[in-house]
Amino acid sequence: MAATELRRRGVPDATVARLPAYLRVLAAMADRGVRSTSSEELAAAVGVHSAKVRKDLSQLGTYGVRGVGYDVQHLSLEISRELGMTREWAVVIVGMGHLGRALAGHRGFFARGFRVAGLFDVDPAVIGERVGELTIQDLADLPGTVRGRDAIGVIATPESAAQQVADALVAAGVSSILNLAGGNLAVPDAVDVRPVEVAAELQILAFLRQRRDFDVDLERVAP
Amino acid sequence: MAATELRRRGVPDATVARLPAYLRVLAAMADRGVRSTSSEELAAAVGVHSAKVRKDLSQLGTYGVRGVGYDVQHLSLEISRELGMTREWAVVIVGMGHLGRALAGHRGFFARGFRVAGLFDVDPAVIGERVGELTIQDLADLPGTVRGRDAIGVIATPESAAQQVADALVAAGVSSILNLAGGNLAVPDAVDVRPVEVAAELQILAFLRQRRDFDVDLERVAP
DNA sequence: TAGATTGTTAATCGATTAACAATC
DNA sequence: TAGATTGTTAATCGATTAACAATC
Repeated sequence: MAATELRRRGVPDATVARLPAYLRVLAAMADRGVRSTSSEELAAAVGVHSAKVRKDLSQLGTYGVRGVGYDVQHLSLEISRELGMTREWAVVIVGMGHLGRALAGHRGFFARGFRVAGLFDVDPAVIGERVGELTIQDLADLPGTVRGRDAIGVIATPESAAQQVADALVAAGVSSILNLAGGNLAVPDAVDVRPVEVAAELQILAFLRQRRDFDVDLERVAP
Repeated sequence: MAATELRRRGVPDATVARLPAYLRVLAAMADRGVRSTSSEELAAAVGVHSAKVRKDLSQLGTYGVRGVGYDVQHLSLEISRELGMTREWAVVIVGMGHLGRALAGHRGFFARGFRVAGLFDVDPAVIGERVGELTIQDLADLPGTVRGRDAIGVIATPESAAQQVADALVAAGVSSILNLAGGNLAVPDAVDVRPVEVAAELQILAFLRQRRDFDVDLERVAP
C-alpha cells in the first residue's frame, strides 16, 4: 500500500496536465464502441508521440497488456479515478456576465463529472435571476452553498474584482480556484489556483506568428 | 544583425509563455507612475522567483542596468515589441453564444493591442445582430474580413463544430487559432493552435485537491 | 567608494524521446 | 510460434535555481 501512495504522490505535473486529454479521447472511443486501443492510436488522437503516452500511463499503473494494448473501459475508469472524477465536485461560479453564463450552461462540465452547484454575483440587478436550473445568489451566501462539499470556485468577474472574490472563496472554505479573470491572485499555500489567460494566449499566438514571418523573411534573404 | 535574429529565434517556450505576465505587471506599474523596478519586484508581482525573471529578460536583450534595475517604460516597450503588440492584429471570433459575446466585449483585448475585427456564426437567427460596434456575419463571409490582415481566429463554438470552423479559418488564410471549443484540431504545420481547456483545468484542480487530501490522510496515519 | 542589482555561469532538476527487452 | 505492443531504461534535451562576478 505504501508503494501505491508513493507512486500516486509522484505523478509528474506534465503527465497530470495530459490526463484530461487522454480521458476525453478514451470516452469518445467508448462512445463509438471501441473496446481496445494502443499507445500509437491514443498518441495520434491526442497529438503527442506514443512513447509519451506509454510513459504517462505507466506512471499511473500497469494498465496495458504487452502485445495487445489497452482496454478502453478499464483505462478510462482508472484515469477517471486518478483525476477524482469518481467523487462529486461542486462547481461554484462567481460573476454572471456572459462568461459566467457560458460556463453555467457548458455541457462539457456535466459530462466530465462536475456539477454546477451555485451561481453568484454581487449585482442586485441579476441576483435572483434564474439561469438554467439555478438561481443567481448573492456572493454573501457562498458559505452556505459550499459548506461540507468538495467545491471548486470559478472566478468569471472583471479582473478588478478577482482578488476580493478569491478572498471570499477562501474564507468560505474553497481551496481550488479556476481564475478566468486575469491577474495574479494572492492565496494561502493550501489553495490551488489555475489561471486561464485568454488575452495572454492571444499574445503568445502573435509572438509565434511574428517569429515565423521573420524566419521566412530571413530565408528569402539568405536561403 | 544575424546574432539578433538567432537570439530572437531562440527565446525558449517557457520564457515566451511568461512574457504576457511581465507585460501586464509592467503596464500596471506604468499606470501607477512607477519609473523603475527590479527583478525582485517583478518576481513578486508575477509569482515566480527573481532568478527566473532575470534569465527570461536576458533572453530578449540587455535591458536592465546593474545595481539599478529596469526602466519600466523601456522594458515594457521592448516586451510589447517582442510579443508583436506594435502591429495591429485582427481578432475574428467564430461562435456567438455567451462565450463569443463575452470575448467580443472583453476590454482586456483592446487594452493589449488586439482589435476585434469580425464576429461570425452560422445560425441565421443571430447573423445580422449587432454586438457592440460590430454586426454578426455569416461564417461564409470570413475571407473578406481577414484578407490582407494579420488575423487571429478564435473558435468559441460547441466542440462538435470546432474542426469545421478551423478548416474555414485555415481556408480563409488565418494561421493563428485560439481554440476554446475543446478537442484536438487537425491543421497544417504552418498554423499555430493554442487550446484553452476550461474543463481540463477543472479536472487538474480536482486531481491536485484529491492528492492533497490523500497526503494529509497519510500524515494522520503515519505522522 | 559602498551598496545594490544585473547578467551569466554552473548545478540541478524534470520532461522528452529513442530503443529494446519483456511478454502477451 | 511469430508478430505486436507494452513498460522501462538510458540518452538527450530544456527549464529552473543558486551563486556570484561584473558593474552601475
